[in-house]
Amino acid sequence: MLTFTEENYLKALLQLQLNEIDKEGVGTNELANHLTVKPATANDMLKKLKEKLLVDYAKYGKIFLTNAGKKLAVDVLRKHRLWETFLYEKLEFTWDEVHEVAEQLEHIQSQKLVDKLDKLLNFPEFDPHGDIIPNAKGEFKVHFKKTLADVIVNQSCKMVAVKDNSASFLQYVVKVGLGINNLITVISKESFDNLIEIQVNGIKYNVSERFAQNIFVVCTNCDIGKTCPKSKCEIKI
Amino acid sequence: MLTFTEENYLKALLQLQLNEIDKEGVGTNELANHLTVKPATANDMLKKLKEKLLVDYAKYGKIFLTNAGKKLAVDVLRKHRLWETFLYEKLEFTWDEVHEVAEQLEHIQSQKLVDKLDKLLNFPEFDPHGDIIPNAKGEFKVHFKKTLADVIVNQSCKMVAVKDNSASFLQYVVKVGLGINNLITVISKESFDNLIEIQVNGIKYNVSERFAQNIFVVCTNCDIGKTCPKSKCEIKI
DNA sequence: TAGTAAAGTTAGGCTAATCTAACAAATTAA
DNA sequence: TTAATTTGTTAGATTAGCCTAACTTTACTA
Repeated sequence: MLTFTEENYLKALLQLQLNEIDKEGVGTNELANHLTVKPATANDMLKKLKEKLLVDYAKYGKIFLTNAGKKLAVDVLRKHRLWETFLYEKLEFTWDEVHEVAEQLEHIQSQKLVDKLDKLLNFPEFDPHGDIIPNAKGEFKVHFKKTLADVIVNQSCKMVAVKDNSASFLQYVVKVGLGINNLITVISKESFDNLIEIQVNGIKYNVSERFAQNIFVVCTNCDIGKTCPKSKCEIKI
Repeated sequence: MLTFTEENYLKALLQLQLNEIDKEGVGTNELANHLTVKPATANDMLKKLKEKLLVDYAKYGKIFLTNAGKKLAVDVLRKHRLWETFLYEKLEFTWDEVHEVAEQLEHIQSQKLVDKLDKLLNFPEFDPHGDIIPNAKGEFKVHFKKTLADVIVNQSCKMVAVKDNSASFLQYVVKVGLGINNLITVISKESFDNLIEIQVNGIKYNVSERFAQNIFVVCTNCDIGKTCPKSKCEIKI
């Protein structure tokens, strides 16, 4: 049985791992930063998790989840996203409110609870932020992590998820008029200040590059080498 | 903000307080026993809670919740019972399964979550064990804690709750054929071995005194001094 | 009422998770 | 290729929650 904290470390490692396509691996500082603890603290925990065979790494080297660690991490992620969906679908929470509470709920230990929740929600595939929910076996597709910032001019794409789940960012997204499944066309990019002009539902907006980097999209007519430089917009893991 | 452990101590104090009619007050050993920790541990925590003005007691004296402590304890109890009701009503849990999971869920911090859960359940008055759920203001009636063991021969009563919420006891209750709201008549009491003969739905059973002490009842035609020695079967606090 | 038993307290120690400060290794840049 | 910067590690301290063992106070009872 893991502590809440151990679960959080495993989940963080999984998320960092998933968020980097060109993953050379996750480092101690990066992990510490993600969890808002000091590197020394993360280091202590990593030792413990290595001892328990949930992560593996060489001294001064990159950190990887073992299969056992990944399994546990995926389970926490599944619970997190199921709870988010529950709060959104059944309890009238808005998409910027669900994350904080799900951070707590994800640690509840009860297989029956998770199964029944899944059933109550009719086995949802995506959470309110557009992130995929691993199924009961822990399987899930990963979207190729292309962001709005990567889309080339004149190309259209569909917004599928957000990278930053913080309430403040999500509220900003709503304010700009964006939402999951919106069709976005990139009209132009301004090299002077990196502003990106987009069109959504016939209305044009200018968004910053930083903003665009936090919007995940799948491009229309996905084509490796043309619209997508590295791989197709959806891959299975 | 309280830790889970602090919340558990406060809740335990409230429950012990409520479970004793002739309450001379709760002691350290009793509290420790209830929480399955050692008296020394409970003592440490009591010091901390006194420091925080949530409990009050004199050295070697009985322990009492302050108003602030009671408010917090009632809130935990409310959440516990709302979650039990949710699991029972919405997620197909049986009454012997809900307690364990609610022990975890009761510590989730989110006022909105509690309010919405209450609404989803249509503001229930009682949990699956027949215990009253404090309302949003923290108000609740307390049943006079009369048990089946207190009921005199030939008197009828209605089962309203159980004292012991453990899965094993609850399964036994079901096996005997009893449930919340059943009408029970005490047929006879055997002084030799303290067995109590009861009749439920026309069927007679013999139950032990220890069993009967864990079944809360309200007597029919409640009458102080006759059917109820100390007070009426319902009091408001 | 004195002596024993029960209840409550104190002292000292352990583990988990965190920190700061100092140090070591690896990477980057001059 | 050396120096500077970044990244990672170690040592030592702190807090919460628990323990055992020893002690004190209160309550019971013979």
